[in-house]
Amino acid sequence: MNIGEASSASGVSAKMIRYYEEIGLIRPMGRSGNNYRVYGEEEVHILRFIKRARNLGFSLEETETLLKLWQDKSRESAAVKEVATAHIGDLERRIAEMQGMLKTLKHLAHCCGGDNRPNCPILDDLAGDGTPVPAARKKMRQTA
Amino acid sequence: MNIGEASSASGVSAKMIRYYEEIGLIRPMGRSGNNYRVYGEEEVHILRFIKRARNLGFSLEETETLLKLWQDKSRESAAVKEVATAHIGDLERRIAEMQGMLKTLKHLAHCCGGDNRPNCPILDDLAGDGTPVPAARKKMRQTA
DNA sequence: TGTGGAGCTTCCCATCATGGGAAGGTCAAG
DNA sequence: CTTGACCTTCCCATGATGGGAAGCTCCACA
Repeated sequence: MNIGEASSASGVSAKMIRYYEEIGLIRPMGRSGNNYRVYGEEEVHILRFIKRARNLGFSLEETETLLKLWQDKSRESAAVKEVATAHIGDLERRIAEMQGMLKTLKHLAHCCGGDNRPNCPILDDLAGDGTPVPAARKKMRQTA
Repeated sequence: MNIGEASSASGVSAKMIRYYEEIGLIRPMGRSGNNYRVYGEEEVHILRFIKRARNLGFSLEETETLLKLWQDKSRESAAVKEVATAHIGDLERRIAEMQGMLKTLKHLAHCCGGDNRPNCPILDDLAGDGTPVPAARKKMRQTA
């Protein structure tokens, strides 16, 4: 199997497959006489593993750790869970951060006329013009 | 005011201030005799605007647009709202994506013993071993 | 007056994961 | 034999930020 085939079989672009090899995430592939990389089912399986890990948001470094654990038949599942748990915490932190932005933005957008007049609470907020926008007298118990 | 002072007054690092100047986000600053950049209240205000926009997750490109709108006294607030709304959509998409990952990961982590045995549903899932993990017989009506 | 340290300047490099594209070799079908 | 689809390596770009070196300036203190 050439790289193109391995690519479509795994969902990882040829570019990325070469890159993963370069950074040592996957072993350098054997080459056929024409210097083309040669892949087998085994390698495609590994690539799919990587793809799936990336889809779940794991960094390449975390993916490498998981890959090693996967291939280590005497691993302790605790080690795997630890990586996953750390990533979960990371995602939660990032989601919370974005939700904070979202909340503020939605409020600002809600307060903005969005018409042909220049007056705009969004810009006022960005400019730090005193009050962080009049108020939100809804049932939001937000203070920050 | 030198760059260090402008930096602490605005919360934007000196490094970034120079960078913003380089990419044309802010006008090149005047220099004093010693070739040091000189800042005034006006500039600090602009830097704070940028800082705030960045804190709300706007890209530098979006920030530039907002900055121009801010300085354009004859803007239409609709233009500002449009930028904000697009960004809101963006955040919502990204949050949804991460929440998808989170859901899957939490489920997998929940199913993983996290002990000293090698058996691990997290790795099984990444490896794509058939069933995407036994099941979740909870009240989740998730199918994807 | 000299000196040390803090602060400024520019310039280059690294990050993280990915894509684009050029220049050139290879292979298979027509 | 040509054409086009592959493959190879190599370099560059992204976005926003930080690190650090080499060399300048400035101020305060002895």
